Amino acid sequence: MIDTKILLNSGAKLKKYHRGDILFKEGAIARYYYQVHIGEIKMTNYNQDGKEHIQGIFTKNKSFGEPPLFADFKYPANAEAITDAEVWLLSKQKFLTLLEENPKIHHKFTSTLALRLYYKAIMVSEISTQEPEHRILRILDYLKKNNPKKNSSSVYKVELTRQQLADLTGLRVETVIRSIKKLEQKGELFIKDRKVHR
Amino acid sequence: MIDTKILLNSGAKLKKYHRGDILFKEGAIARYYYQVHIGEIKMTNYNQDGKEHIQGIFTKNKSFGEPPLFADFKYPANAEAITDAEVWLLSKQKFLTLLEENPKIHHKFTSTLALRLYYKAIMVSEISTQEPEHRILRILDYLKKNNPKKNSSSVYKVELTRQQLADLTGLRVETVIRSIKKLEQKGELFIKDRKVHR
DNA sequence: TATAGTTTATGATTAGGATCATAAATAGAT
DNA sequence: ATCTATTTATGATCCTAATCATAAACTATA
Repeated sequence: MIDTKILLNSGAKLKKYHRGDILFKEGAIARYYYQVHIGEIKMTNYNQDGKEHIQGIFTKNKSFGEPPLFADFKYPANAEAITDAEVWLLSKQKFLTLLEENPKIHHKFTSTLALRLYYKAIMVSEISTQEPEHRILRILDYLKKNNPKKNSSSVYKVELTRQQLADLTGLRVETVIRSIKKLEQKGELFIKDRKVHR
Repeated sequence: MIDTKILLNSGAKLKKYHRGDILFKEGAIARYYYQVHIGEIKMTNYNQDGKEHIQGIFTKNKSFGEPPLFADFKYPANAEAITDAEVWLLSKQKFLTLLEENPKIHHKFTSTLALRLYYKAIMVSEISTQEPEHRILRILDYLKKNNPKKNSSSVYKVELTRQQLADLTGLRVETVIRSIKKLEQKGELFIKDRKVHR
């Protein structure tokens, strides 16, 4: 995340999107650095028969879609607004210049990438072990660790729908629903007002 | 990959390992930058019942296990020598100093991380779509793209065993064997001297 | 407040990869 | 050249998550 003042000084523009808008498509060339100001953005793949896989969900102050700015490849996924949103856009050139001139910011981005890689490595490993309940718990713990409002209470309310959890884990809704029920019985989590808490 | 001269100047040491040696374990704190000089190293996870998942295989001049040096987390996987090997080790502190003093090298590492993240993103998506043949082709294409000796002939010989392919894709050996046979029938690849060619 | 759309829920059936069992082919070691 | 270990191969069976079908609970909107 880059400070708003710095973004403005570097020439970033705030752009508005509506729920459902596509910010960029899989296979497109990366031209901008993106950072969420308001709302939620998801990055997703769709396979042949339309099944969705969510790579990540990004909220206030989170940046996304930077990797292709560093190396020379195209977007591996689509970016789509989950809610109405406002997003900072900074051109690739300006972004790279900004990093060059600010080694600390550069280092922070490297850390971010490293952390995301770490998370993906875990998910690949998890997913390939093939146990629904395990996969779900991992995602929940990841979400919990990354949620901004860490209020002292150690209970985390998952705002995602069962369908979104399914798309994140590569499972089907029904499987997620059933697994969550089992996990509740085991005391790993609880459901309140239909929402998962962990 | 960092040039050998630079590594030496920075105080790196060459360390020898035997086939099967563990370089570091999952959960350990990262203390060194590692770069393969001779041989092959794999990074793997083992789940409860001993099933292995290979995160990656690293050959001559490839570095591995750097992410935890950038952010502050522990190794998500084990590093193990597949063959007898010699590996450059550079202490974390010296490595980070090296990056600070060489923005270009730093940028190259960021690119490497970005690319690996890209690859993982694709694998997560692929694996979650659950089609063995698809997964295998993706891994093969990735290996092909990343193989060092790109001889003019466009055919790539996969040096991995079926078991290793299974551990990379999260499938079982038998499934890999059967899928490869089907892929051969479809003309997506061919088998010569038991090795897969693509 | 009636209506349409979304999310959660649950049972029945199916399909596809894991698992089990066994063996042939090959490589490596003595 | 012989023996052992590894890799590839193949058939039979099992199991679990996907799929299909249907509905209840809740939300949003006219």
